[in-house]
Amino acid sequence: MSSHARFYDVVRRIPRGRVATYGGVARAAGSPGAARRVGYALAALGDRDDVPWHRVINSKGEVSRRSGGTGFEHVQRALLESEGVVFDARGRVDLDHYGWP
DNA sequence: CTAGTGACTGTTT
DNA sequence: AAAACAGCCACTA
Repeated sequence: MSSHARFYDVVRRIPRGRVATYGGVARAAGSPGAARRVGYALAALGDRDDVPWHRVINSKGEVSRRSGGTGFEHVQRALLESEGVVFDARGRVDLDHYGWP
């Protein structure tokens, strides 16, 4: 089993309508400070529907940008709004309210 | 083995 | 407030 599976498992536990930070996922997976590996793991994930990768955002409460500039942030924002997450005028999420402990 | 890179974070300008 | 810097570690060439 790859260490990535551990991160995927944590992301799967994020309840619908909530979001988690990369650092938070890394910490919950038992590897604090491994935020970069979480991002790498999700990037390597590809098209899997069983992992709600759109619920994982950065510490600023904003959606991170992928290499290649694919305009992916708009898609992720739409997916989160579809689950009841509200973005503010700056395109950010209130982690104090929607952040998953 | 070394070097470069990245869905990040926290501190300092 | 936003931008720049440094630290971090797995993966690829």
